[in-house]
Amino acid sequence: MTDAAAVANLARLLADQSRAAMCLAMLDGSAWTLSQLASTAGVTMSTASEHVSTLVAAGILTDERLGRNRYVRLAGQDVGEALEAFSTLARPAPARSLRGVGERRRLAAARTCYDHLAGRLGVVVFDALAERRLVDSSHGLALTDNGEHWFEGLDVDLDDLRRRRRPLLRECIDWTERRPHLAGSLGAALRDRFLERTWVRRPDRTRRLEVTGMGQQALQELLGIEPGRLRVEA
Amino acid sequence: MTDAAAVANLARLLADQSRAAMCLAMLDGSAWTLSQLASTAGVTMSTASEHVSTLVAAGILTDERLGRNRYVRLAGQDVGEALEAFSTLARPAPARSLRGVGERRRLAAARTCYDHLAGRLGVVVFDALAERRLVDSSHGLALTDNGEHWFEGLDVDLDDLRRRRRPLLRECIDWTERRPHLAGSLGAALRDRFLERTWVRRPDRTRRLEVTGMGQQALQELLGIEPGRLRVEA
DNA sequence: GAAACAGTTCGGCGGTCACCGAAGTATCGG
DNA sequence: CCGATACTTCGGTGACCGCCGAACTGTTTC
Repeated sequence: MTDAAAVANLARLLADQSRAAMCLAMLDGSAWTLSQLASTAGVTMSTASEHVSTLVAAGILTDERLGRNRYVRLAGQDVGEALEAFSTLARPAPARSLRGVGERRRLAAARTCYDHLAGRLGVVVFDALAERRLVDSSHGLALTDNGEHWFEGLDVDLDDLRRRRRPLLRECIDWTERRPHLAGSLGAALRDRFLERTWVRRPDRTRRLEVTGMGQQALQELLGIEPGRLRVEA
Repeated sequence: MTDAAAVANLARLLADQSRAAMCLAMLDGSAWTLSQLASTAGVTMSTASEHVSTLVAAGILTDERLGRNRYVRLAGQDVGEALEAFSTLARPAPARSLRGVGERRRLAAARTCYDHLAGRLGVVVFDALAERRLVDSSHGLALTDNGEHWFEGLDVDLDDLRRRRRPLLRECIDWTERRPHLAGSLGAALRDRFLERTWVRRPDRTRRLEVTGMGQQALQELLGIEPGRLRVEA
């Protein structure tokens, strides 16, 4: 198969509004059941079933059957990233409606990218980790000794994470900020801690996040991040 | 229009093998004439004309008519980047045939990404620029005083570049190396100098590049890059 | 001016595919 | 065991779209 054929095949998967809607929904990194996907995409279950099977066969989704449910999620980080890049290119112009503008700005402020923190929040946190030398990015990306302590202070079990196949630290480019943020299993763990401690909240079932008052205080104390740095200009 | 519809519309443009082939060809950053595109895609001119018009109308290509020719190129850097990301996701598995493997490896070693250096070469050059403090990436990306001199030594007219609307320096994430390399007008200028001085060569009409013997020497002397660092393991 | 060349427009053909509803399978709760 | 629920499979339909060749416009060359 030629390169062009491979690209065309992949693109065809996203070239349908229903399939695109399903994939975008799963950008929040969580598993969705088939009926949920059918309802967000606005199609019947038979249609959704076909779509999901297609996407799973193509390797961009994975599914897991538990009882009478079929749980579906994005197959991996790379899928989420490419999807982010693609959807940013698809909507580069500022939204027309006031409602759209606000929604877009909130999404730029803080959101989930597959399973880690992204948007302004993600890059500000990443910058702070680098400034305080908790991570070192001069040769690839590595955790410093100080960084180990810092993450352990957040109850992150580093030994456990290191045992997995997935890389501990990875940079992920952010498509609104165009700058890197923390991904990898450590990035995922960080997002989990932020959610558990209600430093961020997920107000609707999308990838949008909201930094709570407690979260602002925690960011200030733990990383010296001023609340103003989280603001996104229109 | 919903997000899903926007993504689907964009994806549909790439969901055709002929259109995908054209776009991939233009990843070399140069302008292609319509008949060249028709011939690489393997379709007649009438078909190619329709495809190009569609892509131009969608804003992912730009065209310019000169005499009886229509020169076509990618509409911008962001298009090239998203295309790179997409095509990397489309072909993640190592190629089957020996020929395919070799080709892929050569592409990973050095290539053009829209209009700047990418692949291992791009990343290694970017690292060397940072190590020698010719650029500073601690807060965004900036040229240091030493960097100014270095680029001027290469006959890069910085004043001229700064007068343009395009940002001087930008990071572009590399989709084979998964690390940043230099983009922006300075990245483009650097590629141009490399080509002019035959430090790299474009052996076929693709985005693939080859570092010449002279190029290896120049990299060694100007940036302290050992030839071995340019090698890409299979 | 004629011939060659680059590209466009149009009509029509053929294939693909998203969709649904109906019928079928597997699981869960009582 | 029975009804409800979650999902799959299948057949049929309608729409879309990529393709070409033929006829056309505009430009360059001689």
